[in-house]
Amino acid sequence: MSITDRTLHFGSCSACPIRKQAVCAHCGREELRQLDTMKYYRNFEAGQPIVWSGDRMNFVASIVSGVASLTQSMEDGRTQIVGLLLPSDFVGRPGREFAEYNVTAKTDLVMCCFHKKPFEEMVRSTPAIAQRLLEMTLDELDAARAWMLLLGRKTAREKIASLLVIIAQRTLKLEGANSRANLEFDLPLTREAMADYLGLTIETVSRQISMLKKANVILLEGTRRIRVPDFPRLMVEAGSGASV
Amino acid sequence: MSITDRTLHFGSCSACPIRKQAVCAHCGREELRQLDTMKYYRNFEAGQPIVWSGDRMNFVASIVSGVASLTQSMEDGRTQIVGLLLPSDFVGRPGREFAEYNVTAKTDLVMCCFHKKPFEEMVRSTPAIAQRLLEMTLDELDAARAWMLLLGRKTAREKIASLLVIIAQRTLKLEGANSRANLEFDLPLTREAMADYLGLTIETVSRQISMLKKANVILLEGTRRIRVPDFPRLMVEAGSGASV
DNA sequence: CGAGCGCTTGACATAGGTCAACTACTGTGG
DNA sequence: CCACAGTAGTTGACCTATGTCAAGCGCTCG
Repeated sequence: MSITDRTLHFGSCSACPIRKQAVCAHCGREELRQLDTMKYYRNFEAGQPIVWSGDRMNFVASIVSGVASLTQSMEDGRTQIVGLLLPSDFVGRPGREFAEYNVTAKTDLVMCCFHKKPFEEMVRSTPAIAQRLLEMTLDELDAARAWMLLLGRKTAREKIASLLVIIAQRTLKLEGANSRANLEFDLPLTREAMADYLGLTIETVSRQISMLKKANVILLEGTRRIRVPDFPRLMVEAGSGASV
Repeated sequence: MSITDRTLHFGSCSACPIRKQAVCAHCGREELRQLDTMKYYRNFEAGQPIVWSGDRMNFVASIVSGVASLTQSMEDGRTQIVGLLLPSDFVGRPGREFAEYNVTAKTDLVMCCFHKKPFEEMVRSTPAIAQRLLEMTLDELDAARAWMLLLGRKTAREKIASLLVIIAQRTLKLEGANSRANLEFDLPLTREAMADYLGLTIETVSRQISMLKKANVILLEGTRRIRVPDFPRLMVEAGSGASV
């Protein structure tokens, strides 16, 4: 499928899958029309970098489909994923000229980008957008804080279980209120990405997944597909304190 | 000093020490007057709880002086400080009815509180406030993400050094651009609070401080007063990635 | 078929946690 | 003024969860 095809496919805001949750959620007809003049779509393949920390940013964007990560690194290479970007999440900070984080596509991805200058102008002049942006930022802050509890205080097993809970919940929400029992979903992350998100090594991630499997908390099909026979059990393993 | 005394002392916004950095930073005369009608001061002693997670919130506030912590806990008592609130920082989330975190005074503290309903109304109607709130929230999000790197990837020694760097920087900023060399400041946190902020135990905090002392990275007077003979050296020990 | 990647597993090392004793203060009551 | 109890912090001995290093498996791609 070419870029043009997708552009056509998603071109109309009224047909947009994230219309109700993205920055533009509260916008009316006229505001959407205005946003339309400054927007364009971009596609990325799994693994591609989207933004490098330090880049001059001339756009902000919403994730339309797929998963991206926000990462921060130290000079010696230790890296930490500081945010997972899922459909409807916002990329970029209005008012900031240079990117603070690396953004990487973890799966194939479609972004709805806005030229930064006119978008910033619109944030200033359109309360509906400013307010939505504030809401979304506050939600991200809550998510980041929940993650701080995980990073600082949870065991490796609890970390893995927490991640599975979160991915399960977000997958459910996207797919609509599916059957809760016998939940099944795909991990959008490699073991390495999981490790970088959870503050662990790849080996510990692998071992803990094996242990959860051995304990029948989860079932694996291949290496990425997860079945959860007893979701409350998984939540107990996560030790509570999850959210997002 | 009685509450009334302090109220009188801080009562006038024009004499307020955080006037230029708090939520009200961008407000004009008329807006300040409006804020004045919904505001009141509260004092807390070191150690006092300010808000319990789950409480119904009927105010939001700015920290005027002192230090408070935002904490999150698990059922079994493991706790993590997810935010340090310093003068000019904002407490509470507009649009949320119940508190999500425990807020505790770590030192004696003065807060400038606003009744929640009228404040929310004002956020809606006053772009200057809405915009400032967005800025502050984005800054907090950046700080939270920097902390995620610390929690997930730094060693105990780096964590301690990072905390010292941050406290030093914020103290400097409050006191004005003081002499950089031979920096000296008080820790506003107990060893336990440091442990809860850094995702460590009290013992590890104590040991690492002793080691930094032994390595002449810091000098101690008593248990709380720190002297830093070589600030760049301390920053190297922190392993970079700090901010706030 | 071989190379490369994502993942798993094992053997071993170690940073940081746990448990316990001890010091140094600080405030309280006799 | 002393005895005492209660905090905050330090230090030691030991333990364990997680990291490190290394080998190997099972794909997919060329």
